[in-house]
Amino acid sequence: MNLKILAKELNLSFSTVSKALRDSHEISPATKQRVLEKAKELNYQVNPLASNFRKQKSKTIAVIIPEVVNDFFGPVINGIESIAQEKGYHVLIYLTHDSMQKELEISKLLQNGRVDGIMISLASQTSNTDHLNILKEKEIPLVFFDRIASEVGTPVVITDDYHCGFIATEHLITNGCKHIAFLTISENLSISNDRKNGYLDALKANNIKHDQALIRFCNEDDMSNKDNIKNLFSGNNQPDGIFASVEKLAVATYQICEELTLNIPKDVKVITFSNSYMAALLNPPLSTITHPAFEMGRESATILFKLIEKKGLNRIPKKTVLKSNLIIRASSVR
Amino acid sequence: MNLKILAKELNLSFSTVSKALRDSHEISPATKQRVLEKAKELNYQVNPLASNFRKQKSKTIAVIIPEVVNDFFGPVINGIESIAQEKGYHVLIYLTHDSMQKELEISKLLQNGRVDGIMISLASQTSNTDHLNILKEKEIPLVFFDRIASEVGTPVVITDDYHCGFIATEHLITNGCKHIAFLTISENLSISNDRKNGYLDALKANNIKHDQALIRFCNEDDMSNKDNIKNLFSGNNQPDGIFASVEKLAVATYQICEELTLNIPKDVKVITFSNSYMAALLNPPLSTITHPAFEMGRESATILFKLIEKKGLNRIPKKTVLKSNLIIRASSVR
DNA sequence: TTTTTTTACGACAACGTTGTCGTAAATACT
DNA sequence: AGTATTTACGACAACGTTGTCGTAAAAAAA
Repeated sequence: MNLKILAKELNLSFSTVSKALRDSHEISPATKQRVLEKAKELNYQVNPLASNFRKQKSKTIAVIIPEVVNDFFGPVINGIESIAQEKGYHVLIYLTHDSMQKELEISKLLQNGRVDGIMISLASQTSNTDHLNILKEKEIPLVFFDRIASEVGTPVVITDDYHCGFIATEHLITNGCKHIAFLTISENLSISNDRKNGYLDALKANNIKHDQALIRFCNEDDMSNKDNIKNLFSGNNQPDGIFASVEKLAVATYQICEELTLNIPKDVKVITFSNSYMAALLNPPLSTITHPAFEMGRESATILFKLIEKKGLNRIPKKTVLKSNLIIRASSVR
Repeated sequence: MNLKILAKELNLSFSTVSKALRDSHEISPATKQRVLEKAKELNYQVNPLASNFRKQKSKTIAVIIPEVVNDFFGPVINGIESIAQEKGYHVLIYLTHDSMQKELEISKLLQNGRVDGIMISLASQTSNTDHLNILKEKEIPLVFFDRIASEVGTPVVITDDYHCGFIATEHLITNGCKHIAFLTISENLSISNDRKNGYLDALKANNIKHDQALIRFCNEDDMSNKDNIKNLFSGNNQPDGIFASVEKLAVATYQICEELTLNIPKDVKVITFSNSYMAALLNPPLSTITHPAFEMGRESATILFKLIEKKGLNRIPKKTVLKSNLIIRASSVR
């Protein structure tokens, strides 16, 4: 089943049929209808592979993210997919597992017209952006969200991580914390650094001198992270507040406190970045900074499609900042 | 940059270059190397759109799922993607949001060679499988996982939902429950029915006559679900055990119990299907039946690729059953 | 040496669509 | 009525790749 067969059935040239199907003004309403009816009758559908090839457009976007097992990236994909579906686009998913090597390989796959645009949230290990610059040079529409590389110069969509880091820290201070630890995951990531700077500036603003020993870099390994956190409480500057930059580190903190029979929030107050709706049900309920994940997906996808369709290019903001919510629960109040 | 340009640079015909790049036996090792070097030098990559079109293969699979904001489908995608990446395939994601209409539209999009294979977990609203039969008739490799339609006759990968329903119910009975409510989400879904049947048979096996009023069908609306659950406790057959077939209903139960100052597990015991790693941290820790989600993704993807590559077709099981884990925590023991 | 086979490459026709261009016929304008 | 324009369609050449077939030259077999 293809255009030629359909055309033969209709006694029309296949170029006429092709135009009729795409509602070209060159074709009379009468023949359009004839063609449409016959197409429906014979269940004709254009061959997307042929069409994509001919037009050198794939009607597909790629989403590159570190992981999908996560209450943040899930809703983001949801938001992206909702826009893509509206626009009639398809969504490819690629996972980097926070590896720069994987991110590199994936970027290479996408250099050659396989997708019409790319959305990416960087791997925590990504320390340089050559592979992304190549994509930019090839003029493939590219949008960063959350974990961005602003050097590349394509639009970015983020939350106000610095501000959140600041107010979360200040919240702990207001609730009596004097020794606040900061748990983070990467030295490369934009979000980690912004959050850390917010934390540091909040300390400074409240005349608390920061202790480098209270800043802990964690990794993928749950066990070593727990050791790292446990180690905090055996130092000579024991924290009375913990600010985790990702949820899993707050969970690890809960487990360590259980182990060390430290009471949250009496002995240690805890606050974290998290998008889990279950945070409210923890024991004690966990204070969170929660991102507008779905909106972030929709917003960045919307920008990507503007780039793809080259519409209103001059009105695309280089940087879009969405507001996160500080949700105070029992884990961080005295 | 394309084959012709590359061929001209090498003073070879473009068909020779094409073959050399694909390591054809028709080409001498010497020219192969020449071609490969030049290709690298000029950074030539095949145009995937042209190649896909010519071969009528997309090197892409589609994953159709109800949602992605979920601790189950996340790891499943992870598993799928890990196999796809090994095989050099790309992964398209489509969300149905549990709507049959959406599922139908998506199926239609995939009827025409856009993908080489499809993995699907049905929408809860899906009540007939015509759209899936069409895919089967078009001989598009198709694998069902978790929420299956066995009528279609393509391979399915599931967990032992009936058995899990049975043992979870029996566990509650063993812990003293006599009035066990079952919270479910759909009358269409294979998993819901299997779980319910396990529940019913466990009651029967323990000489507890089942009360239809204790079986509640819930939906997407959180508020009405809560009302539904709250209503359970105002009936004349108040439950002392709640078996939720999805996590969100267990969470709603927790919230209702808080509201009604019912103690879990003293007044009501709760167990649920859930893949959240945070279940252990709830107040009280929540007993769960946890699926091997990642493995399910890998297993069903592996089967799909056997169908795609037509390898060992006779050794593909029609039905693969993975084992889930019953994890007993404080919420369900006396 | 002659004949057959193999090796290594080139020519070329697809794959199904889209878009440009050409052109009769129909309509509109002097 | 004669000319200009519009309408409605067909012919055809791409798009870049892959795979089939044809064929000189080289190697092997006779």
